[in-house]
Amino acid sequence: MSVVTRFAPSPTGYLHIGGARTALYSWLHARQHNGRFVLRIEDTDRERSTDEAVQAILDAMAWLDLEHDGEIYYQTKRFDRYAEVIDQLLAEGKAYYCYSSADEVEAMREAARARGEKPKYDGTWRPMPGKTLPEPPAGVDPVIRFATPLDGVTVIPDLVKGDITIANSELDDLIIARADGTPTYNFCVVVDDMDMGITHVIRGDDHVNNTPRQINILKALVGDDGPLPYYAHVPMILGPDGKRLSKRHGAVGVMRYRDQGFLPSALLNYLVRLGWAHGDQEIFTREEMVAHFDIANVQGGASTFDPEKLLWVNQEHMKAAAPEALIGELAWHLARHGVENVAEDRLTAIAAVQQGRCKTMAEMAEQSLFLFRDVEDYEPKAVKKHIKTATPDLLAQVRDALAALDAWDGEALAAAVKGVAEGNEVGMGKVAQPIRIALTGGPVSPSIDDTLELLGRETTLARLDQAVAAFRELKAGA
RNA sequence: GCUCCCUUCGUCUAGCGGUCUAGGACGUCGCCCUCUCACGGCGAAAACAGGGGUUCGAGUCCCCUAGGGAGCGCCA
Repeated sequence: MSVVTRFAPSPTGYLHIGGARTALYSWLHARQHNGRFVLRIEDTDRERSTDEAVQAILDAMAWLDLEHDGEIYYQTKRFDRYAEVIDQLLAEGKAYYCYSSADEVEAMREAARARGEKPKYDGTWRPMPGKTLPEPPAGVDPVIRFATPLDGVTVIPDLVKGDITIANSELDDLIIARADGTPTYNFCVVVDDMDMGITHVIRGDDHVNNTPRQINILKALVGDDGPLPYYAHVPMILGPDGKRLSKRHGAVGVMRYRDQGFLPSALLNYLVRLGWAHGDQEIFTREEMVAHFDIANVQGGASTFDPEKLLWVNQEHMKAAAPEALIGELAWHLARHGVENVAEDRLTAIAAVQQGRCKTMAEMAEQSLFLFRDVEDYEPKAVKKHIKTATPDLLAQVRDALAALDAWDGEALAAAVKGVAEGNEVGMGKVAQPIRIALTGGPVSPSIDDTLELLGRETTLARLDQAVAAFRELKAGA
């Protein structure tokens, strides 16, 4: 049977890191088995679902390049189907109307709790052989409950945790349709997974306790011997303080990681290693993930999100990337600083010299801004440290040596600067740092020859002239 | 409270009964390289939660305890 997995977010906010990981695992599992990966929007909660959230999730999936197959399903468009299945269950006596009010049910739960049991609905309205049901109260819209098997056990075939067995007596008759007639989550999921032919349900392990209920509903639909999907309940991701990462607790949307300059491939790489390993390998390309990932090898326990390691993984991806592969993100980050319409070959050249010296794409953009902006002032700290009395003269010499060059290429530029340093019997540091300050306004830039080459002859000479004048004035005044 | 799940260095993990005086990576701390920032190289500290079994032999299997997590909705 060919593999079908799904990612089923509820559109109540952005896609966060935990959601991204289950999406990734589902996507990987489908891809490595030449199966299908379907996307389903679980929007039955009309109160909390928004179109903006749907779009935010779609945007994040697109940025991560976790492509789904076929149309996107929306549960709100399937209400007819749910109604049909509910009618079937009702007709077969596998579901029933319940007229207990929410308050009454709450009282039952309290009573159960008081007895030291798990809070449950007590089955007042459940038809039983030989039992006489109460008279339905007037003016009450009933909910519909699923008649859960009273005894026996339900076994969850779970790929990450192994078989999980739960006694049916732990379960109560859950509501599958609300008083207003709309179906509920645990029911819709079952119908959808069945209709869509899902073979592997990969989701967060906050769902394990729901699974036996879902399996019982499924069995009511397909029979006890009917096909059951495999489940894979992947553990939660914890924040740095060891607490579960949640929206109100440190979890941020995936797109925030883009803002911070992470590459999608790096984020995915970090996520795939969080809870799973392939020997000692740390860095994976997409292809390698697809080739080696194994849902059955996912760790059973929760793991802690480590921003430091993410940074390192990102750096490794930046270093390993072809410069051309980085220009999309580079352009995006530059644009955030108002630098737009940069030619592709220019971006490529910048990426090539910067990719090995930055941890993030945001940093790369920032460190490259000097190429697009005039130097208006010089960092006081840097000036104090590196601009000495002899500096203006040295810079003037550099300027002349560079101006005399026929070819503006790295080798010649390096030689010219080195020549000035040697001619004056000073270390490279005495020359290179002032050049940096002159050209960028600060003490940090790529190697001097790369910096000069990227900046180009005209701009370099102009900035050198500007700096010589400025520093002479500074030293004269001091 | 009840049910289920989890537990190897600070963190992510390797380990699938003997090759473990427990390996790798991030981070940390030294040293080296160096025109800045990075990179890189070398080295160090750092873990099998505790207790019982099973076995010739346990990080690896079983049980208990402790700790952590999740669920117990007319939310998903």
